Amino acid sequence: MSHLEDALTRKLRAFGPLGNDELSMLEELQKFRAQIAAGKEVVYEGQQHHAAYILREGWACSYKRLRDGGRQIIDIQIPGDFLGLRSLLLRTSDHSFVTLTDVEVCKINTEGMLDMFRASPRLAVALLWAASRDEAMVVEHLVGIGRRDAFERTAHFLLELGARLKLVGYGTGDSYDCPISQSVLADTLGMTAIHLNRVLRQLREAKVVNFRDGKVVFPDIARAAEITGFDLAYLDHGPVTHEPA
Amino acid sequence: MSHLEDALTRKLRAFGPLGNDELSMLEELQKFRAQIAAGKEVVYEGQQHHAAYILREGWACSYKRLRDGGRQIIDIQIPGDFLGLRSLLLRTSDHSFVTLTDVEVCKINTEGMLDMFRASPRLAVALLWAASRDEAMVVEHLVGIGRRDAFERTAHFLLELGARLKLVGYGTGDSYDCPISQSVLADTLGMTAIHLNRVLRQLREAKVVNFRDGKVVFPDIARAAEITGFDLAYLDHGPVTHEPA
DNA sequence: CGTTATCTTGATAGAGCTCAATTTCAGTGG
DNA sequence: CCACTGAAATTGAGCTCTATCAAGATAACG
Repeated sequence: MSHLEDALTRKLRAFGPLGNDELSMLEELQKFRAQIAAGKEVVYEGQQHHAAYILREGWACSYKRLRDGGRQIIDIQIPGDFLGLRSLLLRTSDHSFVTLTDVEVCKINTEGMLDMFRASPRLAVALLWAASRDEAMVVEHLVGIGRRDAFERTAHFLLELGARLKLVGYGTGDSYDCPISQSVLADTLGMTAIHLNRVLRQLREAKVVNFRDGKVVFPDIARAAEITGFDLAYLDHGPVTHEPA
Repeated sequence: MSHLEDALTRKLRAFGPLGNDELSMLEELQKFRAQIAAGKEVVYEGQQHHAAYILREGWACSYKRLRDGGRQIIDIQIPGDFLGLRSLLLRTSDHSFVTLTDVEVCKINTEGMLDMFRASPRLAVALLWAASRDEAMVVEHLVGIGRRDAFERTAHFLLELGARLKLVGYGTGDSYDCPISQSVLADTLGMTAIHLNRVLRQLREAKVVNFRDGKVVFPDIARAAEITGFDLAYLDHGPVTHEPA
């Protein structure tokens, strides 16, 4: 692994400092690891008794299929994200997960998680905070698809993805590795791959963002944020205990 | 009130039977009630230290505004739904809430809720189940906006709303009172009010659904479900403890 | 009754989709 | 080493769905 700490730990640090005991609890929680190859379905829609996972390395996505064969990707998961936490309590999973790259996951042990919650309420709150933030991202995605045009929506999404990656220690802020195809991105943004391709060219020509050869580069990220109405401090939802401004 | 039980209790019954002690805990949780008139903002985007609520009577909606003045409604809340539970842990609320009718809410007492969780894990799980189901609805909404055309999306949403209402004791399944304007519905479905108006006419002429005078009526709900790919059993996410089929 | 929000309809423009074809490039096998 | 293959990316032409602009009709309301 190229990092000293796992992505989830880095993410939770954004919420607040973690003590040594909490760090070892997080380590313990992620003890049972598994490798999965790219393109595998981890959980399928309608599956019963499905598990939840923490994604440690690699990318995955959650999606729903429609009758006409199309699919809508709900969210792209990067290291440190949960898979399937939301639907753990539903009888059947309401959507599918597929790996986009080779990944390392660890199955969430429900008992172990509950024990941890009892032992460290602060860690529990941090985890719930992370889950809430993931939900907020889905909401932002909904707003983007509903009310932003393709140009703005695409740039906005790529900016957001960059901010998420930076939080867990990937990318520089101005650029990041992005191992997904145009068709995956199109299914995420609710448009056809053909149209996305044209939009990506416009974005390149407008010097807003370059999506190419598995890399995303912002020539001028402040300008890109300005054009698309992206709040660069967006993901900086600190802990609720902060003082009002 | 026209019902013996409050909406939240009716909703949780769908998850599993509730004992007398649990019923009284739910009663206790909803002790501090407040009335709010239609059209009031309950929580605004960016608000700090906002509270969460249970909606007991009436309708509300959560939304985000965009720079161009437009808004996207994320979800419409009906009796028994939570307001703002998702963002309770974020420093600032990531979206606003406004009442669509006169409503009765009760502020969620975080302490009281946690006490309740300790006293009845089963009730805790039931509440988390309800919250998960609400999230699943947002996801379904995302899929609809991303991949369904206006005709199908509109019918699908109205079917879903009917199913939700029925679960908490409103409407007959084939019809329900729907006190929202076309422009609110348009902002929900991510289209202009003008286009929605045309789509509603098409739906009426196709005898799929009638949206008129504050009432929604399905002349043939099975056919409507068939046409729009709506699973009439969709919201019947029973408890996770069910045996596999 | 005037005022204002909501609903309705028409005409036109534009964003994004569909169908079709071509190019690029990493594998893969001969 | 090079032809073959298949997935991903790219470009063009035409059409459909939805937005925009404009104008009435209806209905709630002080």
